[in-house]
Amino acid sequence: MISVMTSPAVDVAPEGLPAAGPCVEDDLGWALGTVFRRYVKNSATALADVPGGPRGYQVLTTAGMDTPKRQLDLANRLGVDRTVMTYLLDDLERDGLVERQPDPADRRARLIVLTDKGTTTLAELEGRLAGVENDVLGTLDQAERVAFRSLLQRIATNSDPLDHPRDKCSIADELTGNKDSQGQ
Amino acid sequence: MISVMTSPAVDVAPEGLPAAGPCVEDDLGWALGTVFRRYVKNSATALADVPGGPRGYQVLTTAGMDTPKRQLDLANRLGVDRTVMTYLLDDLERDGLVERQPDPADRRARLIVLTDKGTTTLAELEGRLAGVENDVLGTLDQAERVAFRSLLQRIATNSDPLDHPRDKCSIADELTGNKDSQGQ
DNA sequence: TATTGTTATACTCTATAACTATA
DNA sequence: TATAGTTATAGAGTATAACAATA
Repeated sequence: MISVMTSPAVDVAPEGLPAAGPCVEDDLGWALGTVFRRYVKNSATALADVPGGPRGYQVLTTAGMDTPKRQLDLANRLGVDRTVMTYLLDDLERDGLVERQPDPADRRARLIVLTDKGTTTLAELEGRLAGVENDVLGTLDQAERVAFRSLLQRIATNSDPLDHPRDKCSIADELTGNKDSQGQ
Repeated sequence: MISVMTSPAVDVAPEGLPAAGPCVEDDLGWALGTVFRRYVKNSATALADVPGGPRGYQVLTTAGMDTPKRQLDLANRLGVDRTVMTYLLDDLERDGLVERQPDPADRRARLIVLTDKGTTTLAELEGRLAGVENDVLGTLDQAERVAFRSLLQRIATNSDPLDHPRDKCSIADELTGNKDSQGQ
């Protein structure tokens, strides 16, 4: 049997034996779901005090970049609805982590910029998340971690081992003019 | 930067560049999320005609086992609320895939059994999912697939390479008296 | 009194639609 | 007319609570 790990509410799904299924030797869905949920859960814990949680953190990182910073750009980049972005920014701004500034080039738009507090907060959060990644990899030794990350990256990017590592940068650039769900 | 892939609505999240983030070499969260979402999405597609989708499929597999079959057992095993299980079974029974039978040992309880149609349907669905697993692994060659599955399993089960493979069976057995979220 | 299963209700999160102010 | 952002509303999915039947 093959276990499908889906539970819509991934963030809160029990972590112990959900769909502990029927004892198959290699059940990709089960393992993938278990590891992913563990990562999500630990991340959410590490980012509990950030307005909007992991989503809020993503907004901070994107706002800290030098590329585009308008609300709609952020929403597209993070794959969230622009109405959701409004709420996220409301919370982040209320906590003094970001600011909405008028876009001199377009009076309809707002530019999102990190405040000083936002910048220092972001740095600290990145440290926390590095710890989470480290924990998730669990008992793997150094060489195994490298191997796993490499294989996972290749799967995620659908790249061949020969390719000069086609990282997310190139992909993101490629899709700069974002659109929802570009099929699979 | 480290990207946290969380979006609560994992099943429907865009797959292309969500949180395509800031071009880090190895971003575990991003890769994990991307692969997991791809798996979930493809599974959902493969199981679209099953009442309850992936969840319904899980109920079928568990019902097809010889261990416990009462509604509450199924709910615990799959990590869903018992009220959700009621709706799930309503749909599956309406389609003639499972039956609710009175438990001779406890007149409060109902035993869930697969119908003949449910059994044949289940077999076919497993075939579809094997295909999904195969697709998700993408460009990896055979040896790499084995390596990846092995590492992922070890991470998921937190087992050491030396351990006589401590698979989900032993874990499930261990937790037979299920409880929510066994910490992490 | 506790437990199985059902039903009804409330809550959370997300998307849809309508609105404003610009372009 | 189209777009950026906001707000209000409705929808899907889940959990909570109350209930009936049985232990």
